[in-house]
Amino acid sequence: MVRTIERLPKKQRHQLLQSLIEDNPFITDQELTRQLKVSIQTVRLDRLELGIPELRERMKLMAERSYDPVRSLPLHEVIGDIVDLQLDHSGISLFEIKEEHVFSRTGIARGHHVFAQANSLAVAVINDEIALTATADIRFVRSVQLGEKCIAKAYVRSGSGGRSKAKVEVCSYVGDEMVFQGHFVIYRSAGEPVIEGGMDGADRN
Amino acid sequence: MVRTIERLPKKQRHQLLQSLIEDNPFITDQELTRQLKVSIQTVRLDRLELGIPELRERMKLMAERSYDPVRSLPLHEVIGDIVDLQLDHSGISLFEIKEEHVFSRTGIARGHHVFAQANSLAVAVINDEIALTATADIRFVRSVQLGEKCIAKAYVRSGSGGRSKAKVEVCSYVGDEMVFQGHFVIYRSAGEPVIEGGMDGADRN
DNA sequence: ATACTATTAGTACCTGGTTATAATAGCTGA
DNA sequence: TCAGCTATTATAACCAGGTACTAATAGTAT
Repeated sequence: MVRTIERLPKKQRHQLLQSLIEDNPFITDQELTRQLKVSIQTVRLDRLELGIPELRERMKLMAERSYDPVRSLPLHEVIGDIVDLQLDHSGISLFEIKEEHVFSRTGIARGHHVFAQANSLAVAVINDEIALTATADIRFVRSVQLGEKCIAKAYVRSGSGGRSKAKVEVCSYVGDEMVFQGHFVIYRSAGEPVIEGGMDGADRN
Repeated sequence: MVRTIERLPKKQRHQLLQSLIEDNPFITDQELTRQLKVSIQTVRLDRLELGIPELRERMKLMAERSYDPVRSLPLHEVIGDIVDLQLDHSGISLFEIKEEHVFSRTGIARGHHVFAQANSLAVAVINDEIALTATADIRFVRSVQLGEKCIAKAYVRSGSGGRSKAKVEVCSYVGDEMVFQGHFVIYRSAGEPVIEGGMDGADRN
C-alpha cells in the first residue's frame, strides 16, 4: 500500500466528498473530480455508495422542499385544523409545531405561530361575514416545542348577539398543560350572521 | 380568423401558460404541450417571449433561493424585511401585504400577519441568544389592505440591561397612519448578550 | 498464481432542454 | 390577386450532467 500520498484513502475521500457536497450542493461531478483528484467515475461510484443523488436531483429536492405550498406560506388563511366549531359559542383547533415554526437554534415555536392559531380560531368562531381582530391581550405561559401538538379552545364570552364587538377567550394546550392564553376583542360587521351551519369552518375565509 | 375553437388566441395562451407554470413550476414543456394543445415549439417560443426559463433553471433558482445561507433562515423565520436594527434599542421592518395574507373576501389583512411582523421585530431587536415573547398587549388600530406596505418600528422601553425581561413597544404604519400598536414583554436568556456589533442582524436567527 | 478491491476508461443512452433553419397556414394591406 | 406578415409546426444538431454497463488495469492479500 504505497498509496501515492496525493490521494486520500477511500474512507477519507468519502467524508471529504460528503462535506464538499454538503456545503455546496450545486457542485458538479466535474468539479468534484478536480477537488478530489480522482476520475469522474470514481466520484460517481462514491456518490452511488454514499447514496448521494446527482446534481439535478439535489436541486430538485431543495426546490421542492422550499416550494411545498404549505411550508412556503406558513401563515396562510386559517392556521390550524378546526375540529369543532359552534358559531358564536366555542371552537377547537389543532396545530402541530413543525420545523418551519420554530427557532432553528432552540426548537421553540415562534410566538406568532401560536398566536396565529388562536387568532384564526377567535375569528372563525364569530358567526359573521366580516370579523376582524380589534385588540388582544395575550400571554405565552410556557414555550412550545417542535413536534408538540397545540390544542386551542375558544369561548365567546360576550357579544354573541348583534353587537359590533365580541369578546373571545382562547386557551391553547399541549396535553393538559396550558401554553397560551389570550383575550381577543373581535369586530364584527353588523350582526348579520351568515347562516352556514356548524361546518368545520374550512371554507370560512 | 376562423381559428379552430380548440385553441386559444396567443394572448390567452400566454396567460394560461404563465399561470400553469406559476402553480406548478415543476412542469415540463412536454406537459405544457398536452395542456395547451400546441406543439412543443410553440410552448418554447412562448416561454422565450415571456422570459420564463426552462424547467431546470426554474428549479435551480428555487433551490438557490432556499439555500442562500444568509437569506434562508431570516426568510422563513422572520416575518418582514428588517431594514434597520440597533440591538437593545430599536428596529424597523417592512412587510408587504400580499394575496396570501388577506381575507379573500375583503382584501383585509389577517391580524396574525400584522402581529407576526411586530412580534418578529420585537424578538429580533433583543440582543440575546434566546428571546421569547412572554406577553403582548396589542391593538389593531385600523385594518390593513391588500397591497399596502406595513412599516413596523420597535423601541426597547426597558430591560435593555441584563435583566431577564425586556419591554418592547412596536407600532406599525401604512404611510403616516398607525395601523397597529403593541406592547411586548420579551424573555431573554440570561443577560448574556452575544456581541455581534451593530450589524443588520441578518445572521441572528 | 488466484482472487479481490479500487480505480479508470469508454460507450451507449437519457432528459429536457437551446439554437438555427425551414416549411406551412392564414390573414392583411395595396 | 399577390406579396408580406405573423403564428405555428417541423427537423436536426447540439448541450449539460448525468445513468448504466462493460472492460481494462494496478495493487494487494491469500
